[in-house]
Amino acid sequence: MDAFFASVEEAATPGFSGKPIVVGSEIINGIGRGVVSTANYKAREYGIHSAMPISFAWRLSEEAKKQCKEGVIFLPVDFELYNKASDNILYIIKKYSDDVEQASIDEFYFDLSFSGTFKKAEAICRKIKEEIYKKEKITCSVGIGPNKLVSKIAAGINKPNGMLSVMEKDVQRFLNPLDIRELPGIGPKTAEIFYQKGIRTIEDLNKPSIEELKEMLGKQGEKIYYKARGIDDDPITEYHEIKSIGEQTTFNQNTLNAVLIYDKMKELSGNVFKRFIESGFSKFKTVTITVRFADFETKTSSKTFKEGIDINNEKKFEIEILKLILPFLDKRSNPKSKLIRLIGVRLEKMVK
DNA sequence: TCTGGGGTCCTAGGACCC
DNA sequence: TCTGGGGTCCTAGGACCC
Repeated sequence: MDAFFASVEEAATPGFSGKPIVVGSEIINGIGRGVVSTANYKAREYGIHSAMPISFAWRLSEEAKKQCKEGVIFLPVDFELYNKASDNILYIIKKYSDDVEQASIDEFYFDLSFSGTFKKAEAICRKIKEEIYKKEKITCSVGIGPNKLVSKIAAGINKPNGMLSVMEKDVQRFLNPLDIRELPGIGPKTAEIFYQKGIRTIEDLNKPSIEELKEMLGKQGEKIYYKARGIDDDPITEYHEIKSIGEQTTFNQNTLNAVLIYDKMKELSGNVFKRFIESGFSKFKTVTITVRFADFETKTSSKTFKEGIDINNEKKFEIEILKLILPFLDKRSNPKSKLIRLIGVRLEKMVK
């Protein structure tokens, strides 16, 4: 979907149509500690984009107002609303393909090989786009390719409201001129390593041997070798078993107040435990807490229980979590008494 | 500018076992 | 005296994705 959260908001409220919209963390009078989740295309004209600190987005909006441009509408994230839209879209796609994978709240892979040709697949995708627009009033971008990797990259090319088909024989020609950042799995760190070596495009990325890439980046290097050639045999998987459940929160103000931290920890663990019970698993073995300090240094601490913790043992879970946080509140793990910015709780190694 | 929250996957060192 | 090889599990940290 294009600018999904913002598009759903725009569709849900008549007065929002055509206005610059930013969905993200809470911000009041320019004060807020989070980031932008999604900016619609109108807001992007102001220089606002995803992952930008929301306070900066606010400042950009103020600047724009001084130049007599329209003020930006700031909205909190409303997952319930977006999940509903997401479900509706999944339902529409399922009418056209039996093999649909929901990759995230706003991304879907589906198999159209039954259609026989790319032309026919395109026709189906046009219908899907129309139906989504008709029912949800939002646009999406579609990529059609010989595998998930190529289709995903193709979908990103003509955003928003785009559609691009890349046939097997054209894959390398399509990929070659693209920046290496277009390859899923190459983030800022990996890209910088390649840029330093003068590797900027996927064509450049085709030059090193698999051994050289493996030497540089281990297993990831091997994966990149194949991705740079458009090779991908990842199947469309309808159902993914969840592997962990967690929750984290950033304090409005950095703190070392033990009572405040304890209470928040209990709240997080209560929420996480509830979701664990709802998940249908019967036990989990590992508990992890996260502590982020004011300087952004982030530590984790975890403990694994041979016998696991079951659904009747919420108290044990809470106590183990409090035990894990304890060292961070005194000089043992926090010798400089650095203030804490964020805490988090996660459980993993779940058993049916 | 000042950096969310939900996740997945990988790596590396150390403990431990045979 | 100076030490194997293979495997698994635990812990901590980091990159990445949406």
